[in-house]
Amino acid sequence: MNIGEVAKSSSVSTKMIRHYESIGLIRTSPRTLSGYRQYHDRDVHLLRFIRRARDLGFSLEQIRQLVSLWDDPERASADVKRLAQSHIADLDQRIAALTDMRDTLVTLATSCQGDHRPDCPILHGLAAAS
Amino acid sequence: MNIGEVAKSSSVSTKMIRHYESIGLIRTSPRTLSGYRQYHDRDVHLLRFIRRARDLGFSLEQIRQLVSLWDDPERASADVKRLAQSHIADLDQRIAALTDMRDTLVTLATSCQGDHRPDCPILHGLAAAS
DNA sequence: CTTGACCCTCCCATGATAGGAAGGTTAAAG
DNA sequence: CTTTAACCTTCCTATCATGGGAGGGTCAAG
Repeated sequence: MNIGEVAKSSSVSTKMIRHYESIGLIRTSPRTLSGYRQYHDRDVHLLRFIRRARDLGFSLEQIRQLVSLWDDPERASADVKRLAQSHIADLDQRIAALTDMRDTLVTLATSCQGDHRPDCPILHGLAAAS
Repeated sequence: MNIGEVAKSSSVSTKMIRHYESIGLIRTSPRTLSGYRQYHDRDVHLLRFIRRARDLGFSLEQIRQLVSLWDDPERASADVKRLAQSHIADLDQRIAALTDMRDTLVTLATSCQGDHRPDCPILHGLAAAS
């Protein structure tokens, strides 16, 4: 399988596949005589795994850990769970921060007439010393 | 006022102040004979405004628009409100996406024993074709 | 044998921020 | 007056994940 086909069936771009190889997230693939990378189904599975983890907001560093756990038949599920839970805590924090932002903005926006007049509480709100 | 003092009272680092100048977000400041940037209270206000907007998740491009509205005594508050509301919609989307991620992870994590055994539903979940 | 769709490597860009090197300036303290 | 410490300057580099493009080689079908 050439890289383009793998890209299609894993939803990871060729750019990214080569990049993941270059940073050691996936192994270097064998090449044809002319230098084309050759892949197998196994590689598609791994890339799908990576893609899915990215979609769930894991960083490549976290994914690196997940992959090594995935590869390791001896790992304890507790290790995986720990990683997942720390990521959940991370997500909770980011959600809370965004929600705070949103609420502040909504408050400012609802107090704004939104008409042709230049006076706007949003700008006052932003200008206020925090 | 030198740049360091401005940085302290606006909570924007000297690095960032120079950067904002270089990308044209703030005007180039006058200099002393020896080349030191000189600032006034007005500049501190503007930087605080920028800082606060950053804290609310506005991008520098959005802030560029906000600043030009702030500077313009003729602007309509409707313009500002429109900007704020589009940003709120943006935040809502990001919050929803993160919440989805979180929920998926929580589901996976609760179904994981988290013990010494190697079998882990989290990894199965990640490996499943999306 | 040409054409078009692949593939290769290498460099550059994004957005927001930070770190550091190498060197000039200022103010206070000796 | 000189030393010293805390400032300031510019310029280069890095981060993280991704994408764009140039310039060139390869492969399969018409």
